[in-house]
Amino acid sequence: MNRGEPVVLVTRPGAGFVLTTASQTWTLSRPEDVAEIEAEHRPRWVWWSAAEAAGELVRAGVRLATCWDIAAVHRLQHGGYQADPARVWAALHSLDVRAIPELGPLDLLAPAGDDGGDPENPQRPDGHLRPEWTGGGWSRDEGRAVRWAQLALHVAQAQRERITEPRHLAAAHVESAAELLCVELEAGGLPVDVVAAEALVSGFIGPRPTDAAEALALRARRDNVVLQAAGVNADLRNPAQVKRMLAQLGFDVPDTRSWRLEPFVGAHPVIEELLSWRKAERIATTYGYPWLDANIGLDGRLRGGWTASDGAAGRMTAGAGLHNMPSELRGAVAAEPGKVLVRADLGQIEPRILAAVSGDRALIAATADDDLYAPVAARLKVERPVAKVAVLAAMYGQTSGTAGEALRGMESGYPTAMRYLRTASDEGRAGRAVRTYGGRVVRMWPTPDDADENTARSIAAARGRFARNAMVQGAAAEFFKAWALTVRARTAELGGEIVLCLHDELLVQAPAQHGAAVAAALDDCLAEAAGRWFGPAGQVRFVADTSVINRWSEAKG
DNA sequence: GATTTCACGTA
DNA sequence: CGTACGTGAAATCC
Repeated sequence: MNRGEPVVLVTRPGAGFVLTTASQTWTLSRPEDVAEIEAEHRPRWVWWSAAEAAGELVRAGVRLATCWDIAAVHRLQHGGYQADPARVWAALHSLDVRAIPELGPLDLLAPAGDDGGDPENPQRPDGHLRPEWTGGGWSRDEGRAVRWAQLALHVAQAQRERITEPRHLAAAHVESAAELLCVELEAGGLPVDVVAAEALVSGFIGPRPTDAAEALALRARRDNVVLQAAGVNADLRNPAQVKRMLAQLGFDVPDTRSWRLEPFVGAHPVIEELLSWRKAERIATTYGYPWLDANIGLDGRLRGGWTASDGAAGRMTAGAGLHNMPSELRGAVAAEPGKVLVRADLGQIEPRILAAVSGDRALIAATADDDLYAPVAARLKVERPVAKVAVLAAMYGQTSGTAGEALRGMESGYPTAMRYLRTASDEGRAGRAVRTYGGRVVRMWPTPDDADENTARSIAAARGRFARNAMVQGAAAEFFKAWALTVRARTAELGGEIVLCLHDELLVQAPAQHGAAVAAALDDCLAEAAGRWFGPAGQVRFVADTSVINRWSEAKG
């Protein structure tokens, strides 16, 4: 076995591991056995999916360096999210995905299929994989697990052969490793100071109620403050009733969203009360005591599910509120004793990415500045805020508002970047899939046959905006992952542990004595990832704001 | 019981 | 007529 050699890893739930190369097969029973092979040979682990193959190992504390995740590569090559073995197999062999067989209740009673094939062969006569196998039957005995592993090796090789661009290969490696990172994030969790968390929640909605009746009373008390100010009765949790209530008080609004009510603050006390009620209600229902109880373990770690690439442009997503926790609660995220948090966020990531992927020389030159919008403003001969709006409008497909004139300046000042965005938009409008810099296929959705002309036009426009944004957001997501995984690799020996990924922000926990070294590594890794991802270093400059802190809420810089 | 709408949090 | 995501409550659909 050689360093970087593909080795399939199949984990039979609770029954050990099967390792396979083109020429050999091993069966191992303990996680430590796998760890030993990792330490000695550092192969590229090949698996159907990280969660299935590596979950048990990661939870046992085994850290694997690199992998080929068949599901992740399938998502890159075909778009969408579904990437189960049956689907991957069908795509690879040009079989109709709609004809993928499923296990019906009858099959469970009589699992020996009557399709004329050999039930010990994972492939049916019609070419599809047997649902009995893909549904978990592959792990029934060791012989089957070995065949399942051999199948994975074949599939991974076929995926590899489809890749011709070096950067698409790099993306396959990055997206694969990101899946593994997600398994680690899910197992590891985010360190939370539970006492501080309770105190913060208490500040919004009062102390933890001791029983259901008290919870109900506290809720009613919060409601009454608003209803008293209104002078009328209404169910504040029913938007229709709130709208009616506001109408009675003279506020004619199309909906009752906060941003729409904001302008009326001061016009009537009820507006202000309602807005602060909403804030408290959000904490109470989504980020309150039940949330803390449900998601924080006895070890003080907040755990949620992670996905390495969502269905759209390939961003990482997280559950359990990890990605949308109100900023007011960030003070509860704290380093454990003897440790620090190293936090870094990428500055102006999307316009810098646009410069890199489009190759626009003027925009690339602008990335040399700490503040990219300053040189852009100079080139467009406008104020900085106008330049910023223009750049964002170009990337997001905004056409209305104040961005109009500055957008025309963008056309003449940064024609290559604008052409790049325009091409993506045109493809999307036409309903054709686009591919990000890393090669991720981003599918469009069809216009329904019964759509009238106006509807069809607005659907096409929405696809255009979506495609335009996906090229930037998707490439940014790919680059972020490349950075995060470089950090994962480089800081491991310093005891660094990535505890949160938030689109352009990384949170790493590390032993206090290594905080400064980890912070330096984050910056070094950014330059390293940029050079590896976009070619010779120094072309496009990326910047990070990095700090060593104890709590996430501590000020930047 | 599952899906949709409204609302709001993050980037 | 700027994008993406996750979550919860209530309404709505079947």
